[in-house]
Amino acid sequence: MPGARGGAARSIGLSAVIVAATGHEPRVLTIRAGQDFVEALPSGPLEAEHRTLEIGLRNWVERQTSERLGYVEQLYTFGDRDRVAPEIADGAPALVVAYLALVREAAPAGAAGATWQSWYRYFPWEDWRGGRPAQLPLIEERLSRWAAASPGEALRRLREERIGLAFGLGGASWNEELVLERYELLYEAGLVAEAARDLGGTTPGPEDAATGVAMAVDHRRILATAIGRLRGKIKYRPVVFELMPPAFTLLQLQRTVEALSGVRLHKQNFRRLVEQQGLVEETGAMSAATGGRPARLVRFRREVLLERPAPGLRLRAGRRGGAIS
Amino acid sequence: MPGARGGAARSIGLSAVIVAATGHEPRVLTIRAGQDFVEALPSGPLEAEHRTLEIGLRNWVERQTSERLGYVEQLYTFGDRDRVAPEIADGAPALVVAYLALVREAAPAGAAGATWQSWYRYFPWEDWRGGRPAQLPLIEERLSRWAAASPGEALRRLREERIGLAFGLGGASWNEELVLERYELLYEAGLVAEAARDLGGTTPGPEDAATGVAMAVDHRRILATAIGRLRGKIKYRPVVFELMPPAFTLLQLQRTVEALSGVRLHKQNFRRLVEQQGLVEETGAMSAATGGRPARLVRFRREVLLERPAPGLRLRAGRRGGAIS
DNA sequence: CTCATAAATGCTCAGTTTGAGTATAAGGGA
DNA sequence: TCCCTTATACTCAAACTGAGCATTTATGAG
Repeated sequence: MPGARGGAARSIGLSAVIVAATGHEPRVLTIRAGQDFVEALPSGPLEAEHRTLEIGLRNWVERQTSERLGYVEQLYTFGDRDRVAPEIADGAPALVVAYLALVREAAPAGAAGATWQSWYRYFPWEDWRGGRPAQLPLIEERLSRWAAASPGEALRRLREERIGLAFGLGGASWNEELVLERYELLYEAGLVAEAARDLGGTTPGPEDAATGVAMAVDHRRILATAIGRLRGKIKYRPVVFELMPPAFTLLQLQRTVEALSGVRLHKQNFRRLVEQQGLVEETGAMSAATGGRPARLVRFRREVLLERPAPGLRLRAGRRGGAIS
Repeated sequence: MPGARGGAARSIGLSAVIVAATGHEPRVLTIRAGQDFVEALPSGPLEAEHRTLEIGLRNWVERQTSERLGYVEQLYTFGDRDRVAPEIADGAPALVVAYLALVREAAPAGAAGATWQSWYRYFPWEDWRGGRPAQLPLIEERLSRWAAASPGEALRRLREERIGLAFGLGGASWNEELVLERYELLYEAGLVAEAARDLGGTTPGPEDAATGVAMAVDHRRILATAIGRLRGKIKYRPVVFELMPPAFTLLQLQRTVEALSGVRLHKQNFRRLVEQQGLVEETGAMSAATGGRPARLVRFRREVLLERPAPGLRLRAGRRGGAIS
C-alpha cells in the first residue's frame, strides 16, 4: 500500500445488507456493479457531511435504491487486508463498515438496477426448509477431500473438526447460525468462485449450482455475516416484526421466521410460543383467507419490550427437514 | 470538519477493552492519557503494516501494555460525529474500531501506567451482587426529573419508557445486559461527567460517587458496550473460561460469572447447570481449601463446543439481590 | 348441495428443565 | 471437640417443550 504509513488516513466504505421477506422468501437487495456486472451489495463511501455512520448509510441507500430504511444495526467492520488480494481491491475502500437493515416491503427496487434476490441464491446449502439441501453431499465430499489433502496431521484434524462443527457431521447437529463459518470453509477450500478470483486467477471458479452465485469483492462474506446474525437475533429479540406488514396471520409470521432461519417449525408449538410470550395482539380483523379457514389478523405488541428480558422466537425446529402440518 | 469532502480518507483508531477477573472482581485494563491524566482504554492508530484490524490491535496492545491477548472479538465501530463534540476531539481518530479481549490473569500491567480497575468503578450502579446498589435511588430520581422536564409530552413519555426499560422500573425487571442503554440515558440526562465535558463546559460535572468515574473521550461508552456484550455472551458461549485459570473450582467459576454479570446466582443450580451441560471435567486434583471442605478442581471441557449448539451459562439469578448460600 | 382439501385453532400428555430448598460431608481453627 | 465454612447430594413442585390428535371453518370440484 504505497504511501501509507503508521496511523495513515484511509478511505472508509459503508455496505448494507438490506433484508425483506416476501412470498415466503428471505430477500436481499443487490445491485450490479463493475464492468462485469457482478452482483453486489449497495455500497458507498462515508461522506464528511454525515453526522454519524448510520446516517451516512441511510442517506446514500435512499439515494441509491430509493429504499427507506427502518431498523438498522451495525454488523461488522471489515479491515482491508483480510478482505481480498490487494491487486483486486484497487479503488475499494480500506475499511468497510457493514450494516444490516430490515425493511417491511420489497418495493420493486428503484434505481441502479437494484433487485431483490432470495438470499439462498448465494447460499443454497443454507435452506433446509424442504429437507436436507441436495447440494450438501457434494459439498461435504469436496470439503472432506480438502481436509484430507491438508499438509500435516494437525492441520487435517483441525479442518475436519471445523467441518464437522459447521456442517453438523458426526455428533454435532446442524446449527443454522453458523452461516459465516460454513462460507469461510468453502472459501478456504476453494469451492466458491470468489476464492479462485481473489487468488488472482482469471478462471471463473466452480460456480456450479452447489456453491451458489458469487458476489463482488467480499460481499458474500458480509451477507453470510448478516444472515448468521439475523438468525441468531430473532431468537431473543422481536426483530422479525420489522419485516412483517402492520397486520399478519400467525402462519405468515411462521413462514417468515422459517424463511430466515431456513428450517421448518412445528406449527402448533410456534403459535403457542408466540401467544404465550405476548408478542402479538388481536387486530379484530380476519385474513382474506389464504386457502383454508380464515385466520385472525394480529399485530406486534410493542409492550412486550417492557415486559420480557429477551422476547424472541427461540425456534425449536420441527421434525428434521420433512414436511410438517 | 475542514477539508473533508465526500469519500474523504480519515484516520482510523483501535481501542481495546481488555478484561480479566481476579479476586472476584471484573477488571479492565486502563491507562492514564492526556495532560489531565484522565483514565482511558488502551488505544492506538491502525497502522498500514498490519494485515488485519485484529492483528493491528494485538500488536500495539502487546507493545503498550505488554499484555498478550488470547480471545479477541470485535465490538463495535464508532463513527466520529456521534462520539464527542468536534472541538474536543481534535487529534482523535475519525473512526474507532473497538475490540473486546479476554485475558486469563491480571498481570501487574506493564508500561504506560496501565492498571487493572474493577469495571464497577465506572459503573457502580451495575453491581447488584450485594443487593440493589445504593446509588440507584438517587440516579432514578435524577432521571425522573430529567424526563419530567422534557419539552413536549411525547418526548417525556418516550424518556420515561426508556428509563423504565433500562432500569427495570414498573413492570420490567432489571436486565443486566442493558449496560449501554443505561449509560446513554445518564449521558443524555447530563448525569455523567462526560456529558458536561463534551458540551464544551469546563465544569468537571457531577462526578460524585453515584455516577462513577469518567473516562477519556467516549471510552466509557465503549466499556459499557463491552460489558453488555460480555454479559450477553456468557449465556450462550463458554467465554468465561477464557478468564479462568487452567484448573478451578466450581465456586470460583460461579464467582467469576457473578462478577461479570453483576448478580448473585443460586449455587446448587449453578453447579447442576455447569455439570449437565458438560462444560467442565474433573482434573482429579482437589483445591487447596478455600475455607471449608476441599473442592474438586475442574477444567473446561473443549469438546462441548462440538456437542451443544449454544453452550453457555444462562444465568438464572438467585433471590433478588440478597445473600445466597 | 355435498364432499374433499387446506388451514386455523384447541387440547393432551409425557419428558425435561427450572427455581428453591433440605440434608450431609469434610476441612480448619478456637 | 464444637463451630464455621464450603462442597455435594437429593428432592419436589411448577413451568416449559416436543409431538400429536381432534375440531372448526373456508374454498372449490362434482
